[in-house]
Amino acid sequence: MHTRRLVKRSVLGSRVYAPSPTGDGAPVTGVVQAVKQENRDLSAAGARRSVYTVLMQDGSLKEFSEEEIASGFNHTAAKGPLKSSLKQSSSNGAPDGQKVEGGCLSPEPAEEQRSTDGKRVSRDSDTRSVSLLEQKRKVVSSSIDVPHARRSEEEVDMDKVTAAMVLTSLSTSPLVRSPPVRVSEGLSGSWKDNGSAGPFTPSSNSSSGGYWSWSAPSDQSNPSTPSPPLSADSFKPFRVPSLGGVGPGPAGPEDPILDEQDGSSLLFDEPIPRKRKNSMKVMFKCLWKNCGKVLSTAAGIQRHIRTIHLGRNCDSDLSDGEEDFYYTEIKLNTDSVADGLSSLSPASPSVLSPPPPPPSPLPSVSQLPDSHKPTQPSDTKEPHAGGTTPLSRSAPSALYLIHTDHAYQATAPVSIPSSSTNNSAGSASTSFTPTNSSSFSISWQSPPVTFTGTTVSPSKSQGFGDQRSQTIAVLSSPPRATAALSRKVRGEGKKCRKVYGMENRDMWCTACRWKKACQRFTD
DNA sequence: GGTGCCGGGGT
DNA sequence: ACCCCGGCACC
Repeated sequence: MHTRRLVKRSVLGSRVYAPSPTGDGAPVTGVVQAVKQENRDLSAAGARRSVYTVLMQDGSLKEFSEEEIASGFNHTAAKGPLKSSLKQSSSNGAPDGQKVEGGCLSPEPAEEQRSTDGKRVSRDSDTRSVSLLEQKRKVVSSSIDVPHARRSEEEVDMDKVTAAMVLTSLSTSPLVRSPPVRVSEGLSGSWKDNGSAGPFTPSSNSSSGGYWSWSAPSDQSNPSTPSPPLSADSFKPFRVPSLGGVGPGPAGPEDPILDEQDGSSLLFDEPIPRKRKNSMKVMFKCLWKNCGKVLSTAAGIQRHIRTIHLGRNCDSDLSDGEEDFYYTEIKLNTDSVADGLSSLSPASPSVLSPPPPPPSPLPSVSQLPDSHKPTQPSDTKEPHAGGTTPLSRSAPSALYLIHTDHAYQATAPVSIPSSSTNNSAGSASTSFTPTNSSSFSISWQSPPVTFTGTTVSPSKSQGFGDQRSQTIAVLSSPPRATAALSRKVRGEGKKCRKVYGMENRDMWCTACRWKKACQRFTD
């Protein structure tokens, strides 16, 4: 398009000889103001009839056929320049040079330089017949892509432009936004092109067609990345004056909210959560493998993904929209939110909780592990390995939980067996023993280890830590079996109370102090 | 009655 | 989370 314009311009600005209006035969110089063509095919060499509107020296406008003008030229160069220049319109020729060549014949070489710019020439010399010119120009603009036409079109089509931008912004498609630079240049052509508004010469069509294609090229790069910055710059001038706030996300400083959204997620990210805060809460969950992080803001999750998963240092500024693929929006009731959060929190799901949930028939978490044992016939059949498997799995997890928290909770499981009155194995009381000593011991053993390390009870009890581990080891299998259970088979063994007595109540384990199942001397 | 714990409640 | 207590079941 660019080349074409140059060519046309050069043609239009060309100084030509024309038959004297007076008919005296003396050639008169003039500047081509416009070219009308009957035949639409500009580039076609022969078959076209062109009518040239020439601005004469006296300021009048005349229309000449191609032949007439040609006659004014030096015959060798006459038709040549015109035709050649036109021909070259399709190629990337250097018409100016040729034009100058033809111009050399003109009596006023000094003006030749000006003649290279048709616009300037016409304006300079054209004073009297402005109105006429304007009329002519209208014709010209309709048929040819003339530079000056740009202005008027720009104005006229402004609404179209804005409308288009509104649409694009609504679609939130970054694609449309990205090519703004060209838009400004091709403003007249592209939009007009689309519109039914004006008749179009084939040339303009072809060129404009190219323009619309840019939407595709813009895809080539990251859709969102290029768009925000460019669009912000190039669009502002148009959009701001016309419609103000219409714009696509990256409106920039004018709209802090949108700006904050960082382009890619403008429509649904921030605003929604804000609006729904009342009854519903919208969370954003990271879909990245093994992540599952949940954040309350899209910006947050985007940042998270960008920095953590995509490994991008940049702050929230540069989002290429890729993050969008890695998180999802979760709508929750405020109530359920808390639950969801707790369950979703990275720590819980991965390591600890998984085992407990599946068996989950029983209410309280801590009790879960025990529940299995009582239900299973394992009590009677101690040597059985089969029953143990579930236990082994669940037990450890529970234990881990226990360790992290209060050890005394560990006993909680024990309490349950109470329901199962009979378990002769009462062992349950102490814990999982009933099933398989071997497998069980393993799971059971591990806890003691952690115990010693962490020393459940503060500094005081260190000495007991050893005791405890010993006792545990001992108790692990046989003692339990004998132990009674019922309500939770009251721990027969030593308890803090017995060991320390009321006097040293402060030496008790916290559980004992709180009248909870002793965590120190588990039976 | 003493004891071990659970379920609850308060801060 | 920490702490306390009423109350129950067991010994």
